[in-house]
Amino acid sequence: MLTSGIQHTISTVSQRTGLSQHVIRVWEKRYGTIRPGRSGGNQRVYSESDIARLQCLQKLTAQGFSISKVAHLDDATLGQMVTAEIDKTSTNISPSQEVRPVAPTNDSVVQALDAVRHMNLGALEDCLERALLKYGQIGLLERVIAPLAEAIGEEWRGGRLQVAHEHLATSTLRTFLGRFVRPFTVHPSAPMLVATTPAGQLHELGAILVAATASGMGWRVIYAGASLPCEEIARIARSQSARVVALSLIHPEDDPLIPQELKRIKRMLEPSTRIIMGGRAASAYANGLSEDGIVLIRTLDELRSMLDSLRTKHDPDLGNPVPALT
Amino acid sequence: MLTSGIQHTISTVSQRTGLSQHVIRVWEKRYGTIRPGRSGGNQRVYSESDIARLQCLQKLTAQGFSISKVAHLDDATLGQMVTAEIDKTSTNISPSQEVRPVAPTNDSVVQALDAVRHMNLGALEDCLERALLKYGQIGLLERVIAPLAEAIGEEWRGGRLQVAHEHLATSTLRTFLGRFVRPFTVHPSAPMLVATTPAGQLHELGAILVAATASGMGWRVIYAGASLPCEEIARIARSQSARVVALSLIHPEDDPLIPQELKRIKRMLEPSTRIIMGGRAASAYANGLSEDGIVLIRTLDELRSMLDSLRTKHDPDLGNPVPALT
DNA sequence: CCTATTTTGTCAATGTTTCGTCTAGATATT
DNA sequence: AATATCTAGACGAAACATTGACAAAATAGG
Repeated sequence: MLTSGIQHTISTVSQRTGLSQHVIRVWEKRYGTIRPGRSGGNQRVYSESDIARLQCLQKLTAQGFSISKVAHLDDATLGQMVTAEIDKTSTNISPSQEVRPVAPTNDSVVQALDAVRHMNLGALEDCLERALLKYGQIGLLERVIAPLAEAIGEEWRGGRLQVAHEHLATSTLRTFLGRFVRPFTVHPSAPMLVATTPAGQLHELGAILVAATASGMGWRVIYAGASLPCEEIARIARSQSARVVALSLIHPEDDPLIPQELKRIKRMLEPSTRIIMGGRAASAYANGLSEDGIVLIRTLDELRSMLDSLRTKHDPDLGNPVPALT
Repeated sequence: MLTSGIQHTISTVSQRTGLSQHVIRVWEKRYGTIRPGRSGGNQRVYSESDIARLQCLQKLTAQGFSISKVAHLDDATLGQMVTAEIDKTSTNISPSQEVRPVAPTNDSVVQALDAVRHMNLGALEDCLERALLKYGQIGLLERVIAPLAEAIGEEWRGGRLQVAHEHLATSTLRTFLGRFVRPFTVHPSAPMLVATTPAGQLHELGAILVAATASGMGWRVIYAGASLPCEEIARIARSQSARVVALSLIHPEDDPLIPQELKRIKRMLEPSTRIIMGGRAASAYANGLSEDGIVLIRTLDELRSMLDSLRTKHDPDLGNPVPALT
């Protein structure tokens, strides 16, 4: 087990956990929560997992557990308790795992990902700007932003990027792509698409991407933000007479409620309204939904041809590679 | 059955059952309902099943059973009684509420709110566009968007707008104001502000507003999205050498974790970094935080003068109308 | 209906425990 | 030399325990 041998001083630990140095020492002395190594002149030296453990303890004590009760629990239990106690968005400890850094082919993607890594938003914007000039709007989306989103998701899952990176990237892309998503400057008879993410699905990058793509194809687009309950999605779609509802499913791949939710949405919509879903987790939910008229798309290219076929008229069948059964 | 041997203090039990500590003790003394363990210095220590039992007893007494009658029953019986009683009292929601619709003064606000009500995003955009021409950027923010955000929040709390409305309005405003928030087109030496919303706080309109205001005043602004854990907020602020972290607190007004979270953020930041907080719920968390250097602002105007005073140099004290006590 | 008793939740007073913080002098690190 | 860290102990606020008393409500009895 290579714990990425880096050793941290107590001030680093204090900053990253939010605990004062006093508390860290006194916890060690009174409860033996952690046994940091000592280096050279007897100074404490903490590993990454020590920090993770202390972060867990900090969260738990902040939630009301008394330190004496939780100090002796093992790492696994602590991790469970933290994730169990927080039904909100939780920053998990990144358990060290096999790093298999993806190698995005495109040069702009590499640069952009690097900018995200270093939280250098200026560089990220520059990069996007240049890519826009180079590839044009469609090309930018397909060849830069889509792979970038993919890569960010991958890195995030691997624990190599934190929530903060994801938020910043999302926010920057959101602003950047906002220029293209001007719903009501196009002709009012253009078909309407609603892009969003169901409740519990936090990562909105995919939905933004869809919104920008559709907008670039002349659709009127409403981007409705992330984590929206299905009744609300249906409400929006109905009130706007949307022809398509596009859902991005990325993070929780195993939420048992999602398929039911999707069916409920479908029921609440006008029959002529299409639901298309995409994103990394979408295929996990796909089986059993195609006969409900919910369509899975895998690539932006697929999305584009789908939108093209849906644009002129909503035909009962569509350019779906999977034939609709029954 | 792994009850994860965690032991809870009486305060935790009190919180989770809704019973006062007094009651828990006196029930133990008079009826011996539960026999918590004692730990170290004779303090009561409760297991998870103790809590479950007390929750049952709480529900039953709330339904009219006298404690002396149910205190001695075994866990299984209690569980049955609770589930049996739940069926009867199923539909008891009281939707009665005094509707006191606020009357926004400004004409544009009225129109915009109406557009939100009808989910007519085109009209909303038009209205904003016209208001921008009429009032200019600053005026738009102060006289239209801020009251609009206020009104939307009010209507939402009153149940007269749904999540969908809020999401759509947020999204539209986000896109609209995105034009003004161009972080890296201003001079790189301009001070940096990070606007966001702590974990659990869902409504991002306030943060967007702050971002737009600061951006209009020549600050470099990073809008980091909503519901961000405090470690991540601190990480962003540190990596960007932010001078100010602006937090919008709107919806849960009683989250007991928030004040601690704020203090933790403060600790994790460079000492020279200011934290300012605003939004409807902010004043609920304000007391006890001013000595930590966390500043409450109430209006956009206050924000502007604050940012002005912080712009040139971070002075230890600031142009705060409220004198710091103690 | 009116009182007496029991039930039940709440409160105050006082001592103990828990837990974060602080001080001070010595040693390490840069 | 200036900072950062170490140890050891002390301090104080908040939480907890115990005892005893009190008041409101339910119950019983006349």
